[in-house]
Amino acid sequence: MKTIKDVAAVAGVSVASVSRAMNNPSTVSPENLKRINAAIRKLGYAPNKIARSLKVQTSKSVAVMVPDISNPFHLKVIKGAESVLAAAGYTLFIMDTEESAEKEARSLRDLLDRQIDGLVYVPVLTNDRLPPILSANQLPLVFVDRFLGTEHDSIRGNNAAGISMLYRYLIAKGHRTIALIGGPDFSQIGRERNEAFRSLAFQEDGSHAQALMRTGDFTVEGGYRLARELVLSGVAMDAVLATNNLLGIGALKAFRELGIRVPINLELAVFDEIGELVDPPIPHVRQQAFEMGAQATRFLLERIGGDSGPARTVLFEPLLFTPEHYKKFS
Amino acid sequence: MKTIKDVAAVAGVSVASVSRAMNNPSTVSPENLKRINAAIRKLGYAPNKIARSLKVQTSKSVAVMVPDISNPFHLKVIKGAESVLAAAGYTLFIMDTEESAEKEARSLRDLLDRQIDGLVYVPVLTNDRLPPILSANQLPLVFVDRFLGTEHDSIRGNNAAGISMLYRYLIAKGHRTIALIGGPDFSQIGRERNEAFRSLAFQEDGSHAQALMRTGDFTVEGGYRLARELVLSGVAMDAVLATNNLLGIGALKAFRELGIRVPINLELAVFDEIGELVDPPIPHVRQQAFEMGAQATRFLLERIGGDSGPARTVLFEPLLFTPEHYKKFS
DNA sequence: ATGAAAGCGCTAACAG
DNA sequence: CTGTTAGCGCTTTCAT
Repeated sequence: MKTIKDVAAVAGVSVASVSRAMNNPSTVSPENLKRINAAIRKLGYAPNKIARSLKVQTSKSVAVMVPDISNPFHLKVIKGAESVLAAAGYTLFIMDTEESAEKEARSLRDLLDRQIDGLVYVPVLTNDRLPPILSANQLPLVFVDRFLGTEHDSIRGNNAAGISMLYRYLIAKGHRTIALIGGPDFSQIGRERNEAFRSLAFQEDGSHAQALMRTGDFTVEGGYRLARELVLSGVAMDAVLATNNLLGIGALKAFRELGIRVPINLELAVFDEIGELVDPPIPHVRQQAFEMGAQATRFLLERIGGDSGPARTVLFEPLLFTPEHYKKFS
Repeated sequence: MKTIKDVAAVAGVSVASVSRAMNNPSTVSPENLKRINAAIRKLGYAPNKIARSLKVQTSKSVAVMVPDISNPFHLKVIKGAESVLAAAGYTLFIMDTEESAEKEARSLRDLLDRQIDGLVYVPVLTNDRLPPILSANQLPLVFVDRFLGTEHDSIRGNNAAGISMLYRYLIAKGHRTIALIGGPDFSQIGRERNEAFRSLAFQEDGSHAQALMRTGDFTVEGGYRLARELVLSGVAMDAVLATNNLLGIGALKAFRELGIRVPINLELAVFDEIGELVDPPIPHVRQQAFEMGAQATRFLLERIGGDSGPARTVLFEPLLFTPEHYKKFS
């Protein structure tokens, strides 16, 4: 690896001049500039950004940290972040915490050491407050989807509205008894969605609501298990609402396995995308994940740029997709 | 952020002793060790790994670089890498090059600057040789899926075998005229798969083979376009073989749009997974992506550990999944 | 066993 | 406009 010294030697100038030539070309004489650039090209030199950032505390890079990279929602958040970063000349590091708080802490440490400038942050579900590493450092960050009640920008989805859209859709289709397969109440989004359902369902039919709610982890296995439980419990129902894509996938598997035809015998509606190739299509609400990632990143760049205004929250409305029109519904 | 100096001050020793206490505890007196550790805990100090690696040229971190993080194959390669790294105490940086050589070069530069110890590398499709940055540095790396003919370990899938499995499956089902929707011939894997098909098809029916082959980009759009072309060209065919998942997804979309029922009117078989929720299931071969990522990472750790034996290639056999048995087929 | 000091690659005063 | 130098946080001779 060539260093700035090599360039200086070849160009016959001091390292300072080389540094200036790169960061402040106007402050170096045309002749020297020429020779320095020639030397740079000749050696294939590129400055070591880390040595640089050890000094200047900025690195033109940000990270996006998500709990599960194989979840299409998080994937699109990442893609959204990429879309704005590419234009801004930043490098993006993608970290997959696999819903593990320890892994998250380790990754945060590594990112901080590596002088990243900011973080698009979807925290692990079990976090109830900002990880110590983060509170000990003033790293610019913006939350997506989940948030921890701190004074940071946050981009969120309108969970209650999404559940309501799905619920009203099912009711409009004539279903009376709607069951829920939900996520954990200890998590912000799990709770929001469960509660949205609860208030809707009680409104319709208070007596049955309790028996028709099953909650567990936001996982495919969880959805599978809860769906089985629901069916095998023998309760009457004509539709099921799953509050996230993984739960929905698990539920669909369970239904198929149990010989239940969706939507003939039972209708299934899902929060989040479940895959475009499912046939017949499953009614679902889709979060604007890409846009959420992009918006988060725009905010982040503003913060990195020095904006220290009050924390902002933006709420994205989910979009309803139904087999009938497959387009926005409001 | 606390530095080693802060610790030294609190403990009342020199920075050298603090450093030793962390890296070579036996060389520091028990009393001092105690006071230093107390200071570390008190301050919540953690050493800056980058400043460290600026010196020692190692960082306990590796990266996995893939051309498209939303492709399930690459996703599983990443997950496989994660599985072995977690145990080894390494941090993993995930880089998405989005099939762009420029983005790839930039990311490589950043990784190198940040002193990563090694790379699990799925190069961009258009690369025909090792990026200059990589040849200028002796970074340990191992290829997955694609490779560039250099002296590095590489983990590959048996492309010819996969195509053959699919082809033979279709023939066994009684199909006579099989069309191909393939990737670009300029890429290693695109070519391998196309050629495997070509030799099989010519064997069966030399005359029709040419008209029945369509190749383009490994993208959903490509698959969609080629499938349409194929259908609209009016050639007779009773089965289509798509040589990667994206092409398959695009083809499936096109067929559905054109009112062609799969597999009633036309059978579709796909190389790579296309999603487990497609109903009825599409026959496909599945690469052992997770295992490939894991194996690559094991090799990589060996190389990082100093193993300088000759380059190894391991070929993973794809597995055939059919609607009929949905299990391994050989 | 310990500390002073050099140096990893870079930038930013500060002199000249 | 240019070069010398200190220093970012850390490790590692080299003396003591």
